[in-house]
Amino acid sequence: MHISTVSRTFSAPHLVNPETRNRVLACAEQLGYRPNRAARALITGRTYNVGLIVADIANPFFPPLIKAAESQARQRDYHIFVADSNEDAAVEEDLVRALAKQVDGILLCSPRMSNSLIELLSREVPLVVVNRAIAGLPTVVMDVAQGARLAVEHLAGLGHRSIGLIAGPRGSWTSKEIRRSAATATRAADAELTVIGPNPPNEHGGAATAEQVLRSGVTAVLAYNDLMAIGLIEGLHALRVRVPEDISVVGIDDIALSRLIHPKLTTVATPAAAAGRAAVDMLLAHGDDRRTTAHASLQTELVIRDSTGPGPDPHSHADPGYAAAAAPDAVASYAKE
Amino acid sequence: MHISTVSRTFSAPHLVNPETRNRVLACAEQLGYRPNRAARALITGRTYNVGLIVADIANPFFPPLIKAAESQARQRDYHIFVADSNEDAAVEEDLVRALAKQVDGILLCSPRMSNSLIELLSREVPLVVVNRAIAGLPTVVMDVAQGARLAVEHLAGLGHRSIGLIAGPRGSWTSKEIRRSAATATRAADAELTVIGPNPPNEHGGAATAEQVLRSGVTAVLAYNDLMAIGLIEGLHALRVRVPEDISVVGIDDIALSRLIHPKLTTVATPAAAAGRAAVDMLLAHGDDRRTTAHASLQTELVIRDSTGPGPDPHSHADPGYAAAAAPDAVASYAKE
DNA sequence: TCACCTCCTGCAAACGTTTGCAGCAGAACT
DNA sequence: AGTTCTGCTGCAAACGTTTGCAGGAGGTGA
Repeated sequence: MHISTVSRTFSAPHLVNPETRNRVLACAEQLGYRPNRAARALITGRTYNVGLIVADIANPFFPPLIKAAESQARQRDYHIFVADSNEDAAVEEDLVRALAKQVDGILLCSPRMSNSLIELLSREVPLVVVNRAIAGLPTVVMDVAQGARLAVEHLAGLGHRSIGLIAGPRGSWTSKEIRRSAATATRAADAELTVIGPNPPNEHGGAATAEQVLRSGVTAVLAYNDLMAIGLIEGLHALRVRVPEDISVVGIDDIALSRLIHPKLTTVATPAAAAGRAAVDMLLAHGDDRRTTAHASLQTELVIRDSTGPGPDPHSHADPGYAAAAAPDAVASYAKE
Repeated sequence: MHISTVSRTFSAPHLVNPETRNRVLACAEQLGYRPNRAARALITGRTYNVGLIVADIANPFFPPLIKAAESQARQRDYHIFVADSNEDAAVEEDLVRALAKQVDGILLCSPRMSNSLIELLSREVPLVVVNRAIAGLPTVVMDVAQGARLAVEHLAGLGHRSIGLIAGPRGSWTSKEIRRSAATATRAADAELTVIGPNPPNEHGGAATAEQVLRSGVTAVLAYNDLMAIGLIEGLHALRVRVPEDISVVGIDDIALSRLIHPKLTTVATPAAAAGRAAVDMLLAHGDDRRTTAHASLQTELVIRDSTGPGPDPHSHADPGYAAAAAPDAVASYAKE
């Protein structure tokens, strides 16, 4: 029984006599033999692994995306290696390079690198970019522009005329996109937009803007993501500002957490799981013909909960009176359920 | 210039003449050459990768552990591959096997497999087990027994005599440990323990137990983790039960979220980041002498916040009166800050 | 009987590195 | 001058697979 027969038993079973095959399998079972994927990869060039690089694994936006990608990959006998870039472009580049030869392709989620660097890297290893539009590469994006527009229209409809935007981190395409769309939408609604940022895209980043938001005089805020929106609400609470009575807050992402806090967060739902699946499909689809570039843009949707309320009464110009705020605000939102 | 010289330039630079080395590096730079880690691994047997398998990447307990492990590994030029077992023992086994030959070792976090299977797998690839004590293997555990004891003593000190325990998933060592310790501590405090479970270890699992908790008549509850505690609080709210006025709730883990909800969660802080670092150290320490078995047990700590309050008045045997609950409870906790 | 075909198996090269060994040049010692 | 040592480089085997090619056994049709 030659090694090549063993090899074929595992990689091309139809080429070997059923009887021989069984003997091989029995033997393998007994010896605990399993083909060495690294050695296989060396000659075939296919590792059956895909890399998945995210900016921050602690951001609850990513886990559903990761899980969806994982299960999609598993169906095709692929495994996913997740890595966390810590919101750092340099680490990101290092990770891509390290992963390059051990995977068949990489899913780059919310990259912080420059477009040109990404294009450069894409010549070393197949890349699918998530949450960023780049012309020459396969990409999966959420239609956050639509989401931001819906959010602004919702706020304008409630009577808000001065709206704040808590921007995300500097390198983020999504943040730019939201800003662009929110600016257009506010103008159309005859309202005014105040941009605050850039900020780190987590609850601390959100909380840190509370004072600035208050000073700016806006009556409603759209945040780059839910985590920042939640942080902001915390920060505002600490300043004795009520949400949504004094200021309305809208997030983006619809993470699980946004339903667990009070007031429950009004937010733009982004289909993270669908994005994970789409990205894997895109990467594995054109197995060999590299230079295919697909683009997917996924629908977003406004989920109205309890963190948004009517804007200021247009007839009264009274002091909002934060100091006097002692009403049992949270109870109000419990009562709503 | 021979390939072996190139090889040495990268893997043992001191063996090659500085001048030659520079020529090689210049050439490599120009050609965009990078050593193929898979091929290197084939012959050296070292991949400079480590695997990290978690039960559920969406559980906020894990990300800090993962991030700590990642940064610790990066310092030693290792990369971490994260995989999610979906709380499924079979997937877990499959992942270990798939990873086995592509990594130098695996960190098994909160495994759901049986001890015997884990021992079996540890003969194929170096394993460090986190959140489970197994005699023959290197392990990192949190001292949840101590944490559970502190929690029960805290509740007993507040006057609670009937305490509930929301158990975790079936295969979990931590859950057994908490149960054991809580039972001892309640007995010592002359109180009574009601165990509810097993349950899925997420917010839905917690919320699903709300009715059962209420029926059981306990006045305080210790949950297997924060996510379940938070879910339970939600579930109780929906039933018009106030926390902590009617029922006190304690979680375990101290995830970031536990500070963002109202009432802020009293919980047992487990040092997840330290565990991640310790596990990586343990795996990489005895690089070659396999059969070393270290055991680390990390201190836990009770963090008292707003979800626990005094037990029922021992003199009155009145109906707790859930229906009448309309007090501005959350405001009380805002005021505390 | 011969030619041909199908099914299966063995052979050997190849993938991209690492590494023990040997060899060579020059320096340093005796 | 002879010996030994040091510093560097080349050679070739090895890691564990895959795969094109060749060949043998047995069947089928002429």
